[in-house]
Amino acid sequence: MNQQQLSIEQATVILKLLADKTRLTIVKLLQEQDCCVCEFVEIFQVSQPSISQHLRKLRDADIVKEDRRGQWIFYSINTENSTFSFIEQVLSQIPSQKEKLIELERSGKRITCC
Amino acid sequence: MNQQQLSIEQATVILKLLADKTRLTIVKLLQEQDCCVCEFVEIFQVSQPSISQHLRKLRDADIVKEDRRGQWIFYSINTENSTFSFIEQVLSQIPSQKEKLIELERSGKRITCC
DNA sequence: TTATCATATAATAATATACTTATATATTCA
DNA sequence: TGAATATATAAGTATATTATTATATGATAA
Repeated sequence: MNQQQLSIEQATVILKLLADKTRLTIVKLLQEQDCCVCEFVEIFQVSQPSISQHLRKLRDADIVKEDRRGQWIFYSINTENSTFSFIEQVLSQIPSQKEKLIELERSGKRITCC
Repeated sequence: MNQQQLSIEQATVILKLLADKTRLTIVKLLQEQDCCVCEFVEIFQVSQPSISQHLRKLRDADIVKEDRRGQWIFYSINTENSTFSFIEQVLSQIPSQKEKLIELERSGKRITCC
């Protein structure tokens, strides 16, 4: 059942991207639901450029894709990427982070546009 | 079937360690067979201290353990570590590296002591 | 059209990482 | 015991990473 489709070089690229608490949490959250940049800024309590730069790395690797909805840019997981099943396997082994989305909702900071 | 026993912090520690081509290959090779330091030096064509430092990081995280056999120190995967199944899942998705051991054997550099 | 809001990029600084060479330690064997 | 071999550690250096502040860009709404 192992696909073993990734070279060891490709795997290290993906692992490096996931080996950061902010990015790993971002990707895990995106598995729950699409989110926009300002939501991540709120969740992680870091500067907006910091989040933007993390998202850029994930986007450059085609792990996530962006989708403008009015004022906001929503990010989602690019499930069509050939590395997706590898990422999914990693994510399946870490705890859900959805309490962060629930907390966001409770504090009225969830963006629900369009 | 997901154990989800790791916190996101623990997962990033492990992922950081695996997110390096040399270390990822070392761990994958150790899944095939125990190896000693000088074999890794031969395989990766880097300095002995470089390998020693990679192994130290893996050892400090209890991912591998060491076992002196005469002159040599053999490393093996610590399957008793609670992070082992997480690591196993990652490793299952990258290609076998055992051709490196076969090549080592062919060039007469394989250590088979004790 | 101008102000505001959301996001991206540039520049910079602090810290982490992964090598190298030099050297110390531990084991084996003549 | 002393030389040779295997490994670890120390010190130094180059590069990568991740944050910050300042600023640019792009969309919306008064």
